[in-house]
Amino acid sequence: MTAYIEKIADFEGQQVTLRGWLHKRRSSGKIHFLTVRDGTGFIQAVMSKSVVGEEAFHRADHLGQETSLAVKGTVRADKRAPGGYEIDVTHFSVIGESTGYPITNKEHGVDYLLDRRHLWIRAPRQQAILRIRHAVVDAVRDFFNNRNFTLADTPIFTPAACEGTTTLFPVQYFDETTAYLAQSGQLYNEANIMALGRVYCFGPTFRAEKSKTRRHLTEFWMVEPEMAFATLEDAIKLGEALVVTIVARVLETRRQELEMLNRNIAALEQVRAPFPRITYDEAVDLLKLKGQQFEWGGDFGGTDETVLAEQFDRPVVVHRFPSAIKAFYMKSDPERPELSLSVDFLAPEGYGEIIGGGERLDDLDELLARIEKHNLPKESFEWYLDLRRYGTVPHSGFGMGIERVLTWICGLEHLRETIPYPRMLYRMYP
RNA sequence: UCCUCAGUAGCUCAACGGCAGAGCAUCCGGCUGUUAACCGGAGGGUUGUAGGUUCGAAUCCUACCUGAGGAGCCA
Repeated sequence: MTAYIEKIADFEGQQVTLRGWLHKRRSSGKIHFLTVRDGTGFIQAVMSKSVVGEEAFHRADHLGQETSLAVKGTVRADKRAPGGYEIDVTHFSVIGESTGYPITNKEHGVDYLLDRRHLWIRAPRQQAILRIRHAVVDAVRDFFNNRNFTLADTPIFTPAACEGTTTLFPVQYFDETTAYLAQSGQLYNEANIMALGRVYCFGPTFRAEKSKTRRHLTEFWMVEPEMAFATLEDAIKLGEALVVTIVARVLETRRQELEMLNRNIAALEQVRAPFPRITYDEAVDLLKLKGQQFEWGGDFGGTDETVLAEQFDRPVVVHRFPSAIKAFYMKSDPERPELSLSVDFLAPEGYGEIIGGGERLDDLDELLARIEKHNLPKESFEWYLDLRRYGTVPHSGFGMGIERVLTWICGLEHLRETIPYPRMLYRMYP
């Protein structure tokens, strides 16, 4: 009977075969302890010389870390075992040898590990993070699907800047044309809602900023919902519900992984609606009160975000930023035209911005004026202007960076561990 | 792009102007309850590269290369 470690409790007392990789080996002369992993978990296989015989016992003397093998034996409950169960081995066979595996169970530097990311992901801690990533992605999809949002994919090759400010990756597109890798699906989302009402896109986005910090990747995953007939308030409510749903799902399905990462679970359990809300004005006052050098009108730096977020035990919603520091498509606040109907969600414990969005400018003339003011090429935006010509509606949405959310939920130092193969300023291998 | 820091054995680090070392990994030997296993032994080096100062440089100076952290910008 072939079994998986995840479900090993169902096989107590039975003879099973496990197929996996050797994670660790210890020996005491007449007994080998083999920690085996199979992609679903880890278990200790106990091999006694008196049971398997001299010949088989000596074949196991020199098994290298990460040797792939099949182990046959009886499942036994044991209080001493980390997972509660062990296997008493009767037979084993090597499937693929492994000698000199470069990632030992001791310490390694970041550079060394990132150069061997294709092997590093086999480590227990990395497996835990990637499983939590799956839970987050799954929760995001369920969340929108259950609320009648339609997944509408937006292009990766785009003709020009979506927002005009950030740097784009140029790609040669056949002979004469340059395409750019998408940095946001938002403008296309705005077109899609005029067809489908409520949509989301969820895919990789690319930023050619030469950012060299623990909060940046050049390729990252973003989910972007957009809603027709929706206000800033609707976008805030949606973002709040989304974050609450994600955290609850991870707590429900991946608690063991959080524990293995030594995450403070009590802190995550605080993440319930409603989230505290402050205006940009209030945030500026708060920063000054906390001794930060900050002038009204500027954007928050990394330290500013940390100081703000530290004041709350759950994500804080900051809204109504000055129009000057937000994208050209943000709608102005009718009560204070110098402000935009924009919102950022800042994660607690100093993890920074995880959501950015707001209500979009829906008036044709105002949008034309903005495009001119920002020196954007009007021809490129004709299709976008059409959305205001043919039945414009108030609409809102936001973008949420998956890796930043994960970094926060997992309590990590750096977001590079939250994606299988991180792409950074000076790193594209493997 | 700018600022700061770091490159020494396969890995993680020590030696900070005077003999280049330890732990782990590897190999050999021992051990029937280990779980960062333990005990004994062995092999393993152009100290990132190029130049300079000095009787003498891993150590001090200059340039370059590689990487990390931060700033700006952003999710």
